[in-house]
Amino acid sequence: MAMTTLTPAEMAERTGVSLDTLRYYEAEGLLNDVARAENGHRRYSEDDVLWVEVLRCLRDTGMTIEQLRDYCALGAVGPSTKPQRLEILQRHRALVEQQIEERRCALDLIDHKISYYSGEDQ
Amino acid sequence: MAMTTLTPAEMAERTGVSLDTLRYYEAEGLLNDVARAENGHRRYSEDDVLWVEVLRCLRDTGMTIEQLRDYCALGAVGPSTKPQRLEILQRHRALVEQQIEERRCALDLIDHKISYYSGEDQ
DNA sequence: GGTTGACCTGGAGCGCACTCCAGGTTGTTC
DNA sequence: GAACAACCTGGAGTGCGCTCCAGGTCAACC
Repeated sequence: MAMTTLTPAEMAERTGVSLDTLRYYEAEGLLNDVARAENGHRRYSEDDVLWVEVLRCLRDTGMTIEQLRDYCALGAVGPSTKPQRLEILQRHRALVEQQIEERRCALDLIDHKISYYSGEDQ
Repeated sequence: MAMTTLTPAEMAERTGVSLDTLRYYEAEGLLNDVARAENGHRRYSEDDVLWVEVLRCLRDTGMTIEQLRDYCALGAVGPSTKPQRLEILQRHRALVEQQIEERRCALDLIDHKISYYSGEDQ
């Protein structure tokens, strides 16, 4: 069990999240128990990579840092909070579906304007 | 030709955009040639309503104020800028499609986590 | 004619999510 | 052993899109 770890620079490279943002997430409680080398430098695990990818997915679809913090805090408590976490995810899911629908409407409007621009003269 | 106009308060009500934001959009060049009553108060037209709805649609799908300003500025120049405006819309269209795709991926991930939370014990 | 309410202007302030910076430590390289 | 690179911490700064505020005008109502 070689248990590879990543340096901060490697982690940033892998996840596409900047060093500053990784530290910021940790400070905000979104990324807990990050290992340290003897010299105090962070050492990220593959699990950390996966988790940051989840964080980014939720962030990119509009979940706020505060909501993510709540979600993480529940995870830290233990399995007893599964129902609450499930509910957060279900609510967020509904939100994402709403976003898709909103964007579908936007596409209609944009297409309408595009056809106007394409059609008239020339 | 009764040509109804809306007071700022009515406009805010109709569009769901706050008074402050309407003024802000105007100051930023997103909403031009708003009529004024004799006392200097704004009077919005039905066209203004439609245009603000377009602005909101583009804003809500991630177009920045700066890009909207550019788009409006082209419109103000005249019909000669139609190709540029078309291109802006086409680029934005691609972006919105990308957002939809991104959100579809997010749904997959969320569903995956939801089924994990739903499945294990209880 | 005093008060109220809707509006005006210019400019300051705010919340969010980062992003940058100063000053310091540690480990390696010439 | 000097220089450099990678990292550390705490805290300040930034950009965006609003949002709020102070001080003022104007018309209508009691």
